[in-house]
Amino acid sequence: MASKEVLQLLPRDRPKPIHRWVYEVLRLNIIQLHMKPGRLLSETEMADFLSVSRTPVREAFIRLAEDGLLDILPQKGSVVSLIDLDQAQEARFVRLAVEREILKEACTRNLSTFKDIEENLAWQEECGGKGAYDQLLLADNEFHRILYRICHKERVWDAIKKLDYNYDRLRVMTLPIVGQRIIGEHREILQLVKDREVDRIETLLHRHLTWEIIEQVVFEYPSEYFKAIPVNGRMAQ
Amino acid sequence: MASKEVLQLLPRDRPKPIHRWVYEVLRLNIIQLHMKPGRLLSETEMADFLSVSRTPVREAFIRLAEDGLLDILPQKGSVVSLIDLDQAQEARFVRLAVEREILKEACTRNLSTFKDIEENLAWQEECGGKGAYDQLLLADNEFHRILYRICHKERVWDAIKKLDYNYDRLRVMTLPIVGQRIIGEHREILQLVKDREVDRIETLLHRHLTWEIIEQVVFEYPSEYFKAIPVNGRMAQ
DNA sequence: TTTACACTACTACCATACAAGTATGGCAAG
DNA sequence: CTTGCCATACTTGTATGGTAGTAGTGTAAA
Repeated sequence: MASKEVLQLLPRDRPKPIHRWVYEVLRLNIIQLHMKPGRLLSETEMADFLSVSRTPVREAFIRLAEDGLLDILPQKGSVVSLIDLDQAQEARFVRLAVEREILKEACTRNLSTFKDIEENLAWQEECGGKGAYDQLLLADNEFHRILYRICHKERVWDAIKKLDYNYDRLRVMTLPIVGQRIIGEHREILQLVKDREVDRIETLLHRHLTWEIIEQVVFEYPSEYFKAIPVNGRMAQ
Repeated sequence: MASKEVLQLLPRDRPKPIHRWVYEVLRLNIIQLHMKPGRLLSETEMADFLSVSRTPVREAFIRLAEDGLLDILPQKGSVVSLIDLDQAQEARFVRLAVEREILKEACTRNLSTFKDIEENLAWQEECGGKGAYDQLLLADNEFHRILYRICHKERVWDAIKKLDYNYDRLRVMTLPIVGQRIIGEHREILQLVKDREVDRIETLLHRHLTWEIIEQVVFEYPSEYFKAIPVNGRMAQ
């Protein structure tokens, strides 16, 4: 019983080029797992579905391939990329290395107000309460972006976010399970930043960006979704 | 007297799509400053120059815009992006954070052979001796890539390299001046990794990825090349 | 002299047609 | 039944025509 695929659309700003709109729609649906890893899709299919020509779809495909979300096989077809657990782990490595420095720096800054981040936490709890985990992913990302903004390094966040779209797909898998815990950790992080407890942040960050939950949840999903097949609770090639 | 522009071409692998070739050629020439920041260019111009149609050129343009090397102004034209010093500094921040962890990990590994990296250092010295600084940039990048490979994190390098193409353009400016010093520091880094001197590596890395030289060299170039104009030895908006 | 406006020459954007490579199914020969 | 081959229906890659928006110029009116 192949569950029917329901794709989410986005509003389309008129002056913005269509190829960007197509890109954003496809990226959203791939990350939110509305399009399963391994799903075949062709330029013409998406062009028909979105009622545009092949050109902007093709341009979006090229960008998605650049992001590692799509595999383009010339003269054969295109496939939503399988989730590469090794790559996701490397993305997590980058996140850890960079975010440690970000949080360290955040502790040194005098924050006139925590209004933004408090509002964000309220939004997160609203999402968690409603079970709107797709929204929670957005709120989660926004929380971390605010931390980068505090350090005047918002563009660093934008840049490294591109590195871990694969990691995002794994977080979509885990959020329904660990969503509440994640939100609590966010509160902890904020508190430690307020109290300037630099030393305790590192261990908390490791716990926050945990890999163990992912290893467990992966088994709930078909193994065809992954490049490296999970074996005996450990990842193997 | 506008110095005549001489672009460097690349061999063209037949099975590989043309748009990738176009992308690589343009990226090379932008990073090596053969195409100056602010240079106007259009799809038709590059299509004629490279003897291809507009389609693959356009696809390459979109990727270059994604990399921050090109600004596409719809219905107006495209411009080689100005060098954003603030963004370059943020890229350096990421490099520092990640590479510190990489080198720390490299110290813990048992290396059966340093052959690759020794060969690379020989290549660097050859480049430095000949004054082939465009080659030296490649060798420099390769040196760092090898360090990542030692930690089985080569893809981390590939990913973060995309973040600092702007930083690369600045390094092209500085290499003729600091090339020899850079090579020496590479030897130092290798030695510290061999000796597992984790603590001393951090300070060396900060010295290696220095920003002060860049601040000085920037003044040798026209201010129109930069987004943030250098004022009184400090960067201003 | 200054201002308003049409005209021209560009641009990126999008749609479409064609080319070339690949997988598949059916059919015929062994 | 198995094997080889060809026709066909896909796929992505490339070229080209047309559209809409922008900038700049020259001209005519105020």
